[in-house]
Amino acid sequence: MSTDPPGWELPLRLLLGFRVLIDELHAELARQGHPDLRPMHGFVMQAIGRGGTTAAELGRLLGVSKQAAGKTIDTLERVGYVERGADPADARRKVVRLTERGIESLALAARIFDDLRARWAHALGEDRLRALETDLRAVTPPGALRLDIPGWFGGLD
Amino acid sequence: MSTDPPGWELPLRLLLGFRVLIDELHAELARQGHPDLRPMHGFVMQAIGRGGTTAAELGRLLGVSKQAAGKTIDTLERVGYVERGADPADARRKVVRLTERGIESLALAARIFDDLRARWAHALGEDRLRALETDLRAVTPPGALRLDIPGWFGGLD
DNA sequence: CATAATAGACAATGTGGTTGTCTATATAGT
DNA sequence: ACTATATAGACAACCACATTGTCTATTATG
Repeated sequence: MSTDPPGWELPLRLLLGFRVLIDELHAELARQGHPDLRPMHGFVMQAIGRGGTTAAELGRLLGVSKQAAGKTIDTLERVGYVERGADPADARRKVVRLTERGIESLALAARIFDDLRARWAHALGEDRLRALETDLRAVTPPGALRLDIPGWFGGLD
Repeated sequence: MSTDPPGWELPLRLLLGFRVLIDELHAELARQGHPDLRPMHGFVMQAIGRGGTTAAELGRLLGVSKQAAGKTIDTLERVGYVERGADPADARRKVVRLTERGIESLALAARIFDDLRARWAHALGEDRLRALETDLRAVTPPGALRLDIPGWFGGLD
């Protein structure tokens, strides 16, 4: 009769798994012409989406302050992945949109993530990996990062 | 025939799962008299262990610079979870040891993590959870306990 | 039209990380 | 033994990413 694994192994493995994927993603992104992208930039650009947003809206979407969102937009703008424009319908708003390079980098990241998933599927078997994803989905908040909004997360490929 | 889930779902769910566990751990720790503990402190105190370490050694263990490790030790010392002492065998070294309170907080965290794991086992079934742990172990570096992703702890909440 | 809500800019601060430099101490090689 | 090298830790400057608070301009509402 085997005893249960210690409870702390779960968060540790989840973190390590995340790190492995993100590290390999960014190593590959750097190799393919995107050395400036930081781990969070992918999430932020996903949240911006094809339609564009504003800093305050982006903050609400990601669950951070509008100031934090604004600063992240600053750096993404500086390295050429987003651009700001005025909103003709509301003089207060400045709309953030992905540049061509931003859209390309998202598509590339999606391809790399698919490759990495295929490697996990090879190591574990497609059925086991699918079970892992299903189970994580079951214990993870559904609305986190607003994944329930149709059409933006992953909708850019 | 069903198509594969997109590759980006895997890292996202891993991150969300990690955050869910860590957030609940620290909410419970705060409730039980340890409001000053930050997400990384548990990992750091685990790495210090009963035997104690030094800042440089701790940095190597965690995969961060000795300066970063030293600063984290500073804050843990300030809130009373570790203490520094001289090493009689080497005048350069200052040994970091857990205080009573530090050891208690680790034991408490272990209990809370076990409770959280039990909740996941209840939701998924013990066999599915065990499979999840096994599979994560298989795709994750064996001895790794490196926390060197700047900004991910406490980010996006 | 006055008032309230919102968008964004700016500043100060906190946390956790980085390099680089410095001194003191230990260890190894001739 | 003595010199060369490696190591521990302190200190400073800086970066990334977040926070709260304050301010102005603009839009929406009673």
